[in-house]
Amino acid sequence: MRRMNAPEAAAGRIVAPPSMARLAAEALRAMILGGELQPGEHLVETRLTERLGVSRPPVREALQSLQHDGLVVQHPRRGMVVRQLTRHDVYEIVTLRDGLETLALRLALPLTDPDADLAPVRDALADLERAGEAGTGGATLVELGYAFHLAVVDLARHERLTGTYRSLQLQMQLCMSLNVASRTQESPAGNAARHRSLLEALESGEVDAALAAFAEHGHRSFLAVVEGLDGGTPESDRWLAQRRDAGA
Amino acid sequence: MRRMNAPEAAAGRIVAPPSMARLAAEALRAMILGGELQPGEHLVETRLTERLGVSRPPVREALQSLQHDGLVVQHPRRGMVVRQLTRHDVYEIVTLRDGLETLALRLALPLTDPDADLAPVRDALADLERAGEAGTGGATLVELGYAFHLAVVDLARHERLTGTYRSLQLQMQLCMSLNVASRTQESPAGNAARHRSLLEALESGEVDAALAAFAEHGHRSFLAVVEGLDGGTPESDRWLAQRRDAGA
DNA sequence: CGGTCGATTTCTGTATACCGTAGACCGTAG
DNA sequence: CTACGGTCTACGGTATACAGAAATCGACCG
Repeated sequence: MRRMNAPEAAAGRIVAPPSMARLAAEALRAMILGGELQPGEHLVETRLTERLGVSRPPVREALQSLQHDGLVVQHPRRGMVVRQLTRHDVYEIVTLRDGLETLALRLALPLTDPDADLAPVRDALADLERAGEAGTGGATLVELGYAFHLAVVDLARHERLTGTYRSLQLQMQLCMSLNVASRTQESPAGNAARHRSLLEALESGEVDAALAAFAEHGHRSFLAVVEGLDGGTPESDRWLAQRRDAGA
Repeated sequence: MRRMNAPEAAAGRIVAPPSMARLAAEALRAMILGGELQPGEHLVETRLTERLGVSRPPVREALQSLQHDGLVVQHPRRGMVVRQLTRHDVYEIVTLRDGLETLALRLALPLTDPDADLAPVRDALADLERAGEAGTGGATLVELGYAFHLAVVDLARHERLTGTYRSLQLQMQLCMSLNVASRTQESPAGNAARHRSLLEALESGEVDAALAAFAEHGHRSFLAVVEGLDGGTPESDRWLAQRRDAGA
């Protein structure tokens, strides 16, 4: 008996029953990334309860999920606090992001079926360009950029890698949300062009060229954000100095 | 001195208030890694409740923690199940492990103060050699090997990287626990010698040599485990074939 | 005799209630 | 005026209780 065993059927789920905990987690993530809940703010469970309209257990579960994503930190007997990123945190996020992206490309390239594999990447780029032309808000443009990179990482078909990368992207959004100076004010067209060149590097089939293109792309930005933060460590400061020299 | 975030410093906590959820998570992890709970087994919350002597909320929290560590998977309305690793899972674990270890070394090297930085690594190696001479059980030897590698990764002072690496090690233990064929039956002395050579590579100060040594070390083993598993994917099979060729 | 439909049982998901602890505030004493 | 101690409040941790959904088993029908 038992041919259709339990473990599968997760992928092709027809209907997704919206669990309260997941909805609460989604709402809280939006609140944090949207700046409604500011870094360092104490997250009192009962307050969130009446704010979200659900009871404490789902709220607690959602908070655990956010802790896993690195958006909040727990103080053992004192509750959850929205994460305050230090300079060292940004160092960790950026270095790990670069490392994971490089690893993903190394595993994914050469693509077995470039045309089919790259379809999601092309779609993400199309969204990005469309939003740029339509003059959509900067925040959305940033998110679409994240989606593009996520599609690239997903080329490796590596769930653990993709999951960790997604979590890092959330933390990068947290980083952006607090720092208005991060409005790089790059033109949408230039942003799209840079991403298009990445796609072209992937389409070329040249592994080393693609790796170099993504490495170069990843090394951009974030310096302005880091400058405004405390909490440096020897490691992060050394790295920051290197980056500053390279960028100059 | 302070490299952790200001408010916590969980390491030097004088009194450690043992939360029931954490104790339950620890107990469940031990049960799973010890084979008491087998892969594919349904984890009924009420059963665990009476088995662990705590109520459901802590149990649920512990299960979430284990889900985060990748030891159990959740089926939306059907509860938690001990993870059944597929061949593709092992592919993911090993590739990500290698990638993270390499990244950690790249970030850590060259060491700023080799003598002080390497102290934890030396301690871990000493434990390993002592256990080998004392003829301690193979499982302990494996765990001490993990501790050695964790100490190496921690050289990078990269909490996110270390955390992800630790999670992967748990999944590797899960992999080992089910597969008795993984008793490589390497002599304890040989095991210790291989790790000692890694330490020496770190002490040499030669960055490239250290990277090469760890890469070589990481490429060992796990082939036997993979062979006995289903669930291959094009990516994992391609990778496995490469590894098999390289090892031959 | 096999398949399908329905009822029962069990388990997850959610809500409410209680307890212990930690932080804050105030009072008093030096 | 400052510092220390006690109490008080409020929040997190934990337990119990309830509702809805899914799986299983049995019965009925084809």
